[in-house]
Amino acid sequence: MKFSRLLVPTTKETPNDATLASHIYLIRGGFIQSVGGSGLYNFLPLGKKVLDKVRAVVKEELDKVGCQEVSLSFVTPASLWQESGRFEKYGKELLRFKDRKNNDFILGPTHEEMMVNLVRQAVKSYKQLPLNLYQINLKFRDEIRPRFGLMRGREFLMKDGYSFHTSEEDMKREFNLMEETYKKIFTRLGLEFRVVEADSGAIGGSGSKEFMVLADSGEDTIVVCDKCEYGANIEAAVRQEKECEVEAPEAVFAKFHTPDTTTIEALSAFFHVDPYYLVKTVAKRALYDEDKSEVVLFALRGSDELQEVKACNAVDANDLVDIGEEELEAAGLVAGYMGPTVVPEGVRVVLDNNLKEATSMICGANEKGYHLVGNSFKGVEADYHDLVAVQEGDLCPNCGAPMRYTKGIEAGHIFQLGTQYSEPLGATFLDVNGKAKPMVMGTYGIGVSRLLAAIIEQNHDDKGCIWTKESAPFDLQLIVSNIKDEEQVALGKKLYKTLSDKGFDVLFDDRKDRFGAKMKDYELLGVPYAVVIGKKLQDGLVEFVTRDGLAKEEVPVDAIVDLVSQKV
RNA sequence: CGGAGUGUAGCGCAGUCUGGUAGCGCACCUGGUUUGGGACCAGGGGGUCGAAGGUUCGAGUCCUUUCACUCCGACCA
Repeated sequence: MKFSRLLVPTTKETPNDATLASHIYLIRGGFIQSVGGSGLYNFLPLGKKVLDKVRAVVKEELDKVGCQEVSLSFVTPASLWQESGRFEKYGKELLRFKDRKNNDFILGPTHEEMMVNLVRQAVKSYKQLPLNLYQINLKFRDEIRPRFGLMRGREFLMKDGYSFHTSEEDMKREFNLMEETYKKIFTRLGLEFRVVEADSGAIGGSGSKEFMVLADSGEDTIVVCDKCEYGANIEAAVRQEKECEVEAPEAVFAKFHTPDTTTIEALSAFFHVDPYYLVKTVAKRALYDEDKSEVVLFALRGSDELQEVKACNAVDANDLVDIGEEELEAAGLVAGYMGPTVVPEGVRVVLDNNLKEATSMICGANEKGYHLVGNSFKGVEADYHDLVAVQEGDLCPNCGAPMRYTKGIEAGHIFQLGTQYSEPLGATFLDVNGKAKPMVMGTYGIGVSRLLAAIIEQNHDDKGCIWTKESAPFDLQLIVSNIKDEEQVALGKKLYKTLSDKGFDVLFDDRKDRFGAKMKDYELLGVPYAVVIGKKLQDGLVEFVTRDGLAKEEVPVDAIVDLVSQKV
């Protein structure tokens, strides 16, 4: 491709809303174009090319292990979503609209319903299973706050795959196969990533794993162990039970006057007791379907932090929201002095697993200015769940080594769904005995357009993009320094033809611009290698540039084709 | 939805307080000079000043309404 013919509107200036490297460089490099803000983007020729390359890698690896590509209609009748119950449940991210006949439709944010519908119509027998179908198509989520360019757009390209099985075991086999396949995909794309345990969120299901591209700008906090393979999203991370070196305070059960002692720190100082022996009680309002809600107290050790997603799952709520002071009062709770042992009617209590068997604990008396000491949870029947947010330094549940936090970009997510959708939607098959059974499902996603952003987040410098081999828009950029120098131009044309004939995808910078402008564009676009034909041509030399690190090597003209063949 | 802010040329902004000919930089077009780090000179094109209504002889500027977008906290590939 000749640069002079290519539509790549590169700019010197940064759009004012772009803060992330990937956002800045994808816009400045003319890969994508913002469509009036609000998380919508056009892909320009270069962006489209990269997108197609990434998509091709995904498709190749999936097809290799027997997945089949389909394409589901983007506009979805709402009736399907009403059948699964998600039409109401999914929330405002689901874009709903009506057609001219006043029928409800949605724009698919994910396609479980559609795929199940496809399969239930076409698959009737165990002989047709297992099946793994996927598509690489647009999705639309009316995000509350789109930002970061392709990282969190409202319209995005996603690969979503769904597998259907006759048994749980077979589904797990496929789940593991997908994990391996995803690893191959991310590895081929040149990404540094980590597979972590995850929360299943709105999709539902049991076991789920996320593929996190490691980058400081990532929106997710993940907990990793350096000694072993363990890694988990903070929302799902677990740890070895914490011990406390400080001895438990000796005390019999009693009520103490504790004025102005409303925080864990103050309480710890007041009693000279380690926070480990205090009960932290967090009140939240849990929201359920049909506008139902209730007040829930989550109790855990004072030395721990509440993990909201775990808490939300513990009560099976759609969401948890903070409670204001008036609302607390109305529920009969005293801010700063709440405790799980003294609870007004209508307030639900959930205890953290770590409180099971805990003794010598201090907690609020639900009375202004009073705490209770010497509480024991030994043998107490209650609603116990894992509620704690794993901290840095907590011990790995596998090997016991200290764990640390790191940041990741969620680029893939695989779920063991079970029969969550097949049952309500009636996707059944006849087994060997002629009995109807719901299909056991798995679902597997990759954020394809987000991957472009992720690749750049992980591979860039202060000058621009550094594409990895499999994602690069071109193999090589051929730069003629001075277009008025006939000798340079002649060599450029010759090399362009030779290298193209050899099968390299070459971007030939034949523009009239000056050397500086061309180099800046080269660095911004981030093609892995460049050959610069410039002044040194008088001495029979050209320059071979490696984008990653910008190392430059002077090479005799007649050796350059071999060098390119060998390196690129 | 909560809080803060911005809408003026393709992009980035000034002008608004104090009403009086629509501006600057980048980009774009023409001609010329330049060609190893985003060049220079000269000339040029491009605007319902987010929208609607109002005040006024006169509104980008003042008033009312409305829409959109951005930024900070809860979602997700």
